[in-house]
Amino acid sequence: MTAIEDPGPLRPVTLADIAREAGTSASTASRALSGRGYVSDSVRDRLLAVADRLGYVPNASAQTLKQRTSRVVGVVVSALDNQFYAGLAAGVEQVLREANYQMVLLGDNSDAAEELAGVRTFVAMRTPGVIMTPVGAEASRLLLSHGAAVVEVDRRLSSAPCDAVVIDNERGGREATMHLIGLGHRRIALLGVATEWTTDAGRLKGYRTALRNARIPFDKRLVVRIPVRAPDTEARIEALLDTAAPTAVFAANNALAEQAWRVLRRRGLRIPGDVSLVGFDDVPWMEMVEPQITVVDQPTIELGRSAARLLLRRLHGGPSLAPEVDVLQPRLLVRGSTGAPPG
Amino acid sequence: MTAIEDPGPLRPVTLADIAREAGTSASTASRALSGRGYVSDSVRDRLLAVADRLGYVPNASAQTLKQRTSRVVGVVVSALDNQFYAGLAAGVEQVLREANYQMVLLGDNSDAAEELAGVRTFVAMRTPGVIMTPVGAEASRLLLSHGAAVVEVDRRLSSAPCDAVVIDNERGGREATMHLIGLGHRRIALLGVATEWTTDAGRLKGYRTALRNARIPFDKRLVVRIPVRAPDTEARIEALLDTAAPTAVFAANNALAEQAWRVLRRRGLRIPGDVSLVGFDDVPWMEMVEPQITVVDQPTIELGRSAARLLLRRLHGGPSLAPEVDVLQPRLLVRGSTGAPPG
DNA sequence: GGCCGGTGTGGTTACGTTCCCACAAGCTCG
DNA sequence: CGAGCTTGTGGGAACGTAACCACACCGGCC
Repeated sequence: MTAIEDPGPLRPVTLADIAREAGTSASTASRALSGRGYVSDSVRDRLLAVADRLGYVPNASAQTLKQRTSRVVGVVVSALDNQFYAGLAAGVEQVLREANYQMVLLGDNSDAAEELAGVRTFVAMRTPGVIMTPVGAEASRLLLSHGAAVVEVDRRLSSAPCDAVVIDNERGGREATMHLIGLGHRRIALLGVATEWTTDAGRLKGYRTALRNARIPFDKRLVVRIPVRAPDTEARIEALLDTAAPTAVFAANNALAEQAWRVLRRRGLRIPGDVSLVGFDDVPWMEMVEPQITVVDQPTIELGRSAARLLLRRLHGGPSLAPEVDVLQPRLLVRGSTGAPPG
Repeated sequence: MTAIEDPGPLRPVTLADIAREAGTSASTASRALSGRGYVSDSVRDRLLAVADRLGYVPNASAQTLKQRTSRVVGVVVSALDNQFYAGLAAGVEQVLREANYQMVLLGDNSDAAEELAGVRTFVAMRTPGVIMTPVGAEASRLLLSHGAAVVEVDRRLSSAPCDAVVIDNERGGREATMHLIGLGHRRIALLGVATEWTTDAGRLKGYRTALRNARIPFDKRLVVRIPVRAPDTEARIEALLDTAAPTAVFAANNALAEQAWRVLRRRGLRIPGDVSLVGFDDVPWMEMVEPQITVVDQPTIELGRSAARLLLRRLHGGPSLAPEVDVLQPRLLVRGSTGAPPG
């Protein structure tokens, strides 16, 4: 063994390097840099200086391995490119950052298999908790069985009890429908998603409640539920217009509202002259188009922030805490896309 | 020591558990489950069955610690909620997923300090590579000095040579400006970002080239460069309209195009009757508003995909590979927001 | 018949960190 | 004046995995 060593940046600098350079033991270096345990001020300063000089960055894997938990939380949303989920993730990140946690963001394209694969890597990472917009039941089961905390956001799905933050979808659906009824509509179409998600179920329920209160019979031909990412979404909307002749369309999410808007425009139908349109979840284009779109606005960012807060509370409180479900309130923004029915 | 052990799911199952249960050594179990090295078929099957039954998930921290590298790559973009960056991230994820890599996504709000903090945790994770839309020079320096591969995407910044994928901003800027000149405009405003980013520099350069070719003198009052996330962006655009009286506005990114559009509309200015508008980077609202917005379209998803491919190539090829810079071509989409100048 | 190469397995070590324990000095206080 | 505390430090054992090495067996081949 010669004294020749590779001086290059290839070998990362470790705690042992710092300790040797500062003339202490690795234990002391660890205490100084992690801030846990006794270290005299002079020794601490010396160690910090050396660490800074050598550009020391702790090895997160070693830390996680030793501490059996990490400071990254997983976030899995349905679609990275949907404004709603983007806003949700942004809210989560804000709160997590303040609490000095890291966010790992994953998209699952609303596919249960992709979701499960993503969640599996979170388990592999020994992530202490995961925030998700659930699509399949298996994912949260897997997480829970491995001792990870789960917060469901936007929709609820888990059979096991866990924290969640949702909005009052039923109220949102009811208010949107009542608004249309108040304008004189009786043939109101509902455009929803063909899933078991609580979001759509709630909005549909609100829709039915509003109809019942107004003594308007429920017509199932007016309700179209379209599978996520269906290639023929627009054709289905066309078919709805052809067969059910609604005077108003209530689109239960921002993507469907956009598709409906495009179909209406392509057909040359006037909004709201021929057909009124109400969306759910306000996104920028809705107040840029003419007329502006009446919409049930939901507190997207706050949804993410609440979810993150719930997770942090759980991480500190442990599994004995009773599950908490926060319900946030949506708000109907009446704009120009809704008016009296034709005739 | 009694025989009583905690049977709960709290203690995660390890390779040693699998080995014990299957009656082999940990070495053999490792080989069977990782697929590297000799294992007889019968033993492998037995181990896989046991692993499946016990719900074994490998500890990623232990793996990265041992292997000194991980299969997650870091991605840091300026703004999670901007469609452009979202699309970019989506492209990156597509390619990474196929190659069985994991993406960790981070937003830095175009803030050099936040970027550096994020990058530091990537270093801590021993991430083999990072894809970023750079905002400060320190971040890539830190990564490179720790042996991580860096791919810059959308803009170039690093002083050190590294892989990058950008679009031909100069050409995009030139074509947009030429289009306006061809319609008869001579007072063309440029709305850009007050940074040293190559994106804006390129677009500005293309703008000037087009003017020079057309023998139109450059008027610096027509060029406004607004700091990222400036609270008074709209006021600055108003000021531009007041003092420079342009007949056309070329907004160098989608956010500025949106702001410009809002200001023009609020002022009651007709597009393109009073002022023409060209954007850079096509986003959905641009073809939903009336008139639709003429725009320099860039291959956003492909930008992300290329960046991911470049990173994978680098991870396999090592540091001796010559840096590669891919340049993708933008495309001018002429729509309704541009027309002849008034008068 | 000894040697070699392929096949299959287990023991051991190291990755970088944290944390428990031991220990030592300098106090105070009964 | 020694027991018990506080302050400070170092030794060493984990955490769970992968890789290196040793070894053992079996066939064929010179």
